[in-house]
Amino acid sequence: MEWNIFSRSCPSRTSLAQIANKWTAMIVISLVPGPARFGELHTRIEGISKKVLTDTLRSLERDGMLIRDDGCYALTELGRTLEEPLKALQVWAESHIEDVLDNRDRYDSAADEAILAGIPRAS
Amino acid sequence: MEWNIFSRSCPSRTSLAQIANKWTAMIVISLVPGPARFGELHTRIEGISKKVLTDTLRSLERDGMLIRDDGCYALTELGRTLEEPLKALQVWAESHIEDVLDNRDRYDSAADEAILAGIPRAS
DNA sequence: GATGCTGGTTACGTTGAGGTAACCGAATGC
DNA sequence: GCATTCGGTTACCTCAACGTAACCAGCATC
Repeated sequence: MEWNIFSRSCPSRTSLAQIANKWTAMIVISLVPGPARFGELHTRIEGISKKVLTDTLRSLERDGMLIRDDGCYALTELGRTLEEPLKALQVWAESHIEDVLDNRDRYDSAADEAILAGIPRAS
Repeated sequence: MEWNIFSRSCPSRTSLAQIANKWTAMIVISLVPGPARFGELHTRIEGISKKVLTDTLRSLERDGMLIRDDGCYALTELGRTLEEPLKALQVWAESHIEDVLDNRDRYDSAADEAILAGIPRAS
Protein backbone atom coordinates (compact mmCIF):
# COMPACT_ATOMS: atom_id res chain seq x y z
CA MET A 1 0.00 0.00 0.00
CA GLU A 2 1.20 3.49 -0.81
CA TRP A 3 0.73 5.75 2.16
CA ASN A 4 0.96 9.43 1.43
CA ILE A 5 0.45 12.31 3.83
CA PHE A 6 -0.50 14.60 0.94
CA SER A 7 -3.51 12.49 0.12
CA ARG A 8 -6.64 13.99 1.63
CA SER A 9 -7.87 11.01 3.61
CA CYS A 10 -4.78 8.84 3.97
CA PRO A 11 -4.53 7.58 7.57
CA SER A 12 -0.86 8.52 7.59
CA ARG A 13 -2.00 12.12 7.75
CA THR A 14 -3.67 11.51 11.12
CA SER A 15 -0.45 9.93 12.27
CA LEU A 16 1.51 12.96 11.09
CA ALA A 17 -0.92 15.20 12.95
CA GLN A 18 -0.27 13.23 16.12
CA ILE A 19 3.52 13.38 15.98
CA ALA A 20 3.77 16.90 14.55
CA ASN A 21 2.47 18.29 17.83
CA LYS A 22 4.30 20.19 20.54
CA TRP A 23 2.82 18.20 23.44
CA THR A 24 3.68 14.90 21.80
CA ALA A 25 7.21 16.12 21.19
CA MET A 26 7.68 17.28 24.77
CA ILE A 27 6.26 14.10 26.27
CA VAL A 28 8.32 11.78 24.11
CA ILE A 29 11.49 13.76 24.74
CA SER A 30 10.76 13.69 28.47
CA LEU A 31 10.53 9.92 28.40
CA VAL A 32 13.75 9.31 26.51
CA PRO A 33 15.99 9.11 29.60
CA GLY A 34 13.64 6.55 31.12
CA PRO A 35 10.13 5.95 32.46
CA ALA A 36 8.47 8.73 34.40
CA ARG A 37 5.46 9.14 36.62
CA PHE A 38 2.49 11.34 35.81
CA GLY A 39 3.50 13.94 38.36
CA GLU A 40 7.05 14.13 37.04
CA LEU A 41 5.83 14.76 33.52
CA HIS A 42 3.40 17.36 34.79
CA THR A 43 6.27 19.17 36.49
CA ARG A 44 8.83 18.87 33.68
CA ILE A 45 6.46 20.09 30.98
CA GLU A 46 5.73 23.48 32.47
CA GLY A 47 2.29 24.87 31.81
CA ILE A 48 0.59 21.71 30.61
CA SER A 49 -2.72 21.05 32.34
CA LYS A 50 -3.58 17.69 33.87
CA LYS A 51 -6.36 17.30 31.34
CA VAL A 52 -4.19 17.84 28.30
CA LEU A 53 -1.45 15.69 29.75
CA THR A 54 -3.81 12.76 30.37
CA ASP A 55 -5.49 13.19 26.98
CA THR A 56 -2.19 13.26 25.13
CA LEU A 57 -0.79 10.33 27.11
CA ARG A 58 -3.89 8.22 26.36
CA SER A 59 -3.67 9.09 22.71
CA LEU A 60 0.01 8.11 22.53
CA GLU A 61 -0.76 4.94 24.46
CA ARG A 62 -3.50 4.11 21.98
CA ASP A 63 -1.09 4.50 19.08
CA GLY A 64 1.38 2.23 20.85
CA MET A 65 4.09 4.80 21.43
CA LEU A 66 4.11 4.36 25.18
CA ILE A 67 2.78 2.02 27.83
CA ARG A 68 1.33 2.83 31.20
CA ASP A 69 1.94 0.83 34.32
CA ASP A 70 0.07 2.22 37.29
CA GLY A 71 0.89 5.88 36.76
CA CYS A 72 4.31 5.15 35.33
CA TYR A 73 4.88 5.80 31.64
CA ALA A 74 7.55 4.34 29.39
CA LEU A 75 8.28 4.57 25.68
CA THR A 76 7.71 1.45 23.64
CA GLU A 77 10.06 0.35 20.92
CA LEU A 78 7.86 2.21 18.46
CA GLY A 79 7.98 5.33 20.62
CA ARG A 80 11.73 5.19 20.78
CA THR A 81 11.91 5.49 17.00
CA LEU A 82 10.43 8.95 17.45
CA GLU A 83 13.23 10.11 19.70
CA GLU A 84 15.54 11.24 16.94
CA PRO A 85 13.07 13.16 14.74
CA LEU A 86 11.37 14.87 17.67
CA LYS A 87 14.62 15.73 19.39
CA ALA A 88 15.63 17.35 16.09
CA LEU A 89 12.59 19.63 16.32
CA GLN A 90 13.54 20.66 19.84
CA VAL A 91 17.08 21.42 18.77
CA TRP A 92 15.84 23.39 15.79
CA ALA A 93 13.40 25.44 17.86
CA GLU A 94 15.95 26.26 20.53
CA SER A 95 18.85 26.97 18.21
CA HIS A 96 17.01 29.10 15.63
CA ILE A 97 14.73 31.06 17.91
CA GLU A 98 16.87 34.22 17.85
CA ASP A 99 16.78 34.22 14.07
CA VAL A 100 13.04 33.70 14.11
CA LEU A 101 12.49 36.46 16.64
CA ASP A 102 14.50 38.87 14.49
CA ASN A 103 12.53 37.92 11.41
CA ARG A 104 9.25 38.51 13.22
CA ASP A 105 10.37 41.94 14.38
CA ARG A 106 11.42 42.89 10.87
CA TYR A 107 8.20 41.57 9.36
CA ASP A 108 5.99 43.33 11.88
CA SER A 109 7.73 46.68 11.66
CA ALA A 110 7.69 46.53 7.87
CA ALA A 111 3.95 45.96 8.07
CA ASP A 112 3.57 48.91 10.44
CA GLU A 113 5.50 51.19 8.08
CA ALA A 114 3.34 50.12 5.17
CA ILE A 115 0.26 51.12 7.12
CA LEU A 116 1.74 54.47 8.13
CA ALA A 117 2.71 55.13 4.53
CA GLY A 118 -0.87 54.59 3.54
CA ILE A 119 -0.20 51.56 1.41
CA PRO A 120 -3.53 49.82 1.54
CA ARG A 121 -2.51 46.24 0.82
CA ALA A 122 0.37 44.05 -0.29
CA SER A 123 -0.01 42.91 -3.89
CA MET B 1 20.80 32.88 26.60
CA GLU B 2 19.43 29.46 27.47
CA TRP B 3 16.37 28.70 25.40
CA ASN B 4 14.29 25.82 26.61
CA ILE B 5 11.03 24.54 25.16
CA PHE B 6 10.06 23.06 28.54
CA SER B 7 10.03 26.48 30.14
CA ARG B 8 6.49 27.81 30.32
CA SER B 9 6.99 31.11 28.53
CA CYS B 10 10.17 30.59 26.57
CA PRO B 11 9.74 31.94 23.01
CA SER B 12 11.31 28.77 21.65
CA ARG B 13 8.09 27.02 22.59
CA THR B 14 6.14 29.19 20.15
CA SER B 15 8.70 28.29 17.53
CA LEU B 16 8.29 24.61 18.31
CA ALA B 17 4.53 24.99 18.01
CA GLN B 18 4.99 26.50 14.57
CA ILE B 19 7.24 23.77 13.18
CA ALA B 20 5.57 20.85 14.98
CA ASN B 21 2.50 21.31 12.80
CA LYS B 22 1.19 19.19 9.96
CA TRP B 23 0.49 22.10 7.61
CA THR B 24 3.93 23.60 8.17
CA ALA B 25 5.49 20.20 7.49
CA MET B 26 3.53 19.68 4.29
CA ILE B 27 4.23 23.17 2.96
CA VAL B 28 7.94 23.03 3.67
CA ILE B 29 8.26 19.56 2.16
CA SER B 30 6.35 20.75 -0.91
CA LEU B 31 8.81 23.58 -1.40
CA VAL B 32 11.96 21.49 -1.11
CA PRO B 33 12.20 20.62 -4.83
CA GLY B 34 11.90 24.31 -5.69
CA PRO B 35 9.64 27.36 -5.56
CA ALA B 36 5.95 26.84 -6.16
CA ARG B 37 2.92 29.00 -6.87
CA PHE B 38 -0.06 29.32 -4.57
CA GLY B 39 -2.25 27.22 -6.81
CA GLU B 40 0.31 24.46 -7.03
CA LEU B 41 0.57 24.22 -3.25
CA HIS B 42 -3.20 24.26 -2.98
CA THR B 43 -3.38 21.30 -5.34
CA ARG B 44 -0.49 19.29 -3.89
CA ILE B 45 -1.66 19.59 -0.31
CA GLU B 46 -5.03 17.94 -0.75
CA GLY B 47 -7.81 19.18 1.47
CA ILE B 48 -6.20 22.39 2.69
CA SER B 49 -8.46 25.39 2.35
CA LYS B 50 -7.30 28.62 0.72
CA LYS B 51 -7.71 30.37 4.05
CA VAL B 52 -5.55 27.98 6.02
CA LEU B 53 -2.98 27.88 3.24
CA THR B 54 -2.66 31.69 3.13
CA ASP B 55 -2.61 31.95 6.91
CA THR B 56 0.11 29.33 7.26
CA LEU B 57 2.15 30.79 4.41
CA ARG B 58 2.01 34.28 5.98
CA SER B 59 3.04 32.88 9.31
CA LEU B 60 6.00 31.03 7.82
CA GLU B 61 6.94 34.13 5.85
CA ARG B 62 6.85 36.16 9.06
CA ASP B 63 9.23 33.75 10.74
CA GLY B 64 11.56 33.97 7.77
CA MET B 65 11.20 30.42 6.58
CA LEU B 66 10.01 31.35 3.13
CA ILE B 67 9.71 34.37 0.89
CA ARG B 68 6.92 35.37 -1.41
CA ASP B 69 7.41 36.90 -4.80
CA ASP B 70 4.13 37.69 -6.49
CA GLY B 71 2.32 34.46 -5.72
CA CYS B 72 5.48 32.39 -5.95
CA TYR B 73 6.87 30.90 -2.74
CA ALA B 74 10.41 29.74 -2.04
CA LEU B 75 12.20 28.43 1.03
CA THR B 76 14.81 30.71 2.55
CA GLU B 77 18.09 29.42 3.85
CA LEU B 78 16.48 29.15 7.28
CA GLY B 79 13.54 27.26 5.82
CA ARG B 80 15.86 24.82 4.13
CA THR B 81 17.30 23.83 7.51
CA LEU B 82 13.85 22.46 8.30
CA GLU B 83 13.87 20.11 5.35
CA GLU B 84 15.61 17.26 7.10
CA PRO B 85 13.68 17.20 10.40
CA LEU B 86 10.30 17.64 8.75
CA LYS B 87 11.00 15.12 6.04
CA ALA B 88 11.84 12.70 8.86
CA LEU B 89 8.35 13.20 10.28
CA GLN B 90 6.78 12.43 6.92
CA VAL B 91 8.85 9.29 6.56
CA TRP B 92 7.96 8.22 10.08
CA ALA B 93 4.23 8.80 9.59
CA GLU B 94 4.14 6.92 6.29
CA SER B 95 6.35 4.03 7.30
CA HIS B 96 4.83 3.34 10.73
CA ILE B 97 1.18 3.89 9.96
CA GLU B 98 0.35 0.18 9.69
CA ASP B 99 1.83 -0.41 13.12
CA VAL B 100 -0.10 2.53 14.51
CA LEU B 101 -3.35 1.37 12.94
CA ASP B 102 -2.90 -2.10 14.45
CA ASN B 103 -2.21 -0.61 17.86
CA ARG B 104 -5.33 1.51 17.67
CA ASP B 105 -7.46 -1.48 16.78
CA ARG B 106 -6.04 -3.48 19.65
CA TYR B 107 -6.50 -0.62 22.11
CA ASP B 108 -10.07 0.08 21.03
CA SER B 109 -11.19 -3.54 21.11
CA ALA B 110 -9.57 -4.04 24.51
CA ALA B 111 -11.56 -1.07 25.75
CA ASP B 112 -14.75 -2.50 24.28
CA GLU B 113 -14.18 -5.84 26.00
CA ALA B 114 -13.60 -4.11 29.31
CA ILE B 115 -16.94 -2.37 28.97
CA LEU B 116 -18.73 -5.60 28.05
CA ALA B 117 -17.14 -7.37 31.00
CA GLY B 118 -18.56 -4.74 33.27
CA ILE B 119 -15.23 -3.38 34.40
CA PRO B 120 -16.14 0.14 35.41
CA ARG B 121 -12.81 1.89 34.98
CA ALA B 122 -9.12 1.30 34.36
CA SER B 123 -7.05 1.76 37.50
C1' DG C 1 -15.75 44.99 -22.76
C1' DA C 2 -17.26 40.54 -21.13
C1' DT C 3 -15.31 36.24 -19.53
C1' DG C 4 -12.29 33.59 -16.96
C1' DC C 5 -8.25 32.52 -14.18
C1' DT C 6 -5.16 33.44 -10.26
C1' DG C 7 -4.28 34.79 -5.72
C1' DG C 8 -6.02 36.12 -2.57
C1' DT C 9 -9.53 38.57 1.44
C1' DT C 10 -13.63 38.73 4.21
C1' DA C 11 -17.50 37.31 6.91
C1' DC C 12 -19.49 33.78 9.13
C1' DG C 13 -20.23 29.45 11.45
C1' DT C 14 -18.50 25.03 13.44
C1' DT C 15 -15.35 22.15 15.73
C1' DG C 16 -11.87 20.84 18.56
C1' DA C 17 -8.06 21.90 21.52
C1' DG C 18 -7.17 23.45 25.67
C1' DG C 19 -7.74 25.84 30.46
C1' DT C 20 -9.94 25.85 35.24
C1' DA C 21 -11.59 24.09 39.09
C1' DA C 22 -14.03 20.90 41.66
C1' DC C 23 -14.26 16.28 42.75
C1' DC C 24 -12.86 11.31 43.68
C1' DG C 25 -10.88 6.65 44.97
C1' DA C 26 -6.78 4.40 46.53
C1' DA C 27 -2.75 4.47 49.20
C1' DT C 28 0.10 6.57 52.83
C1' DG C 29 1.11 8.94 57.10
C1' DC C 30 -0.07 10.48 61.80
C1' DG D 1 -10.33 8.28 62.19
C1' DC D 2 -8.47 12.24 59.50
C1' DA D 3 -5.60 14.73 56.32
C1' DT D 4 -2.64 14.46 52.37
C1' DT D 5 -0.72 13.12 48.10
C1' DC D 6 -1.18 10.96 43.68
C1' DG D 7 -3.36 10.10 39.47
C1' DG D 8 -6.56 11.00 37.49
C1' DT D 9 -11.97 12.29 35.88
C1' DT D 10 -15.67 15.43 35.05
C1' DA D 11 -18.22 19.54 33.87
C1' DC D 12 -17.96 23.72 31.98
C1' DC D 13 -16.20 27.39 29.34
C1' DT D 14 -13.10 29.98 26.05
C1' DC D 15 -10.62 30.67 22.16
C1' DA D 16 -8.06 29.48 18.22
C1' DA D 17 -8.14 26.56 14.23
C1' DC D 18 -10.48 25.38 10.44
C1' DG D 19 -14.07 25.09 6.71
C1' DT D 20 -17.32 27.41 3.40
C1' DA D 21 -18.74 30.51 0.36
C1' DA D 22 -18.98 34.83 -1.49
C1' DC D 23 -16.43 38.44 -3.15
C1' DC D 24 -12.65 41.15 -5.41
C1' DA D 25 -8.56 43.25 -8.02
C1' DG D 26 -5.33 42.41 -11.61
C1' DC D 27 -4.32 40.40 -15.71
C1' DA D 28 -4.89 37.99 -19.88
C1' DT D 29 -7.90 36.43 -23.78
C1' DC D 30 -11.07 36.84 -27.26
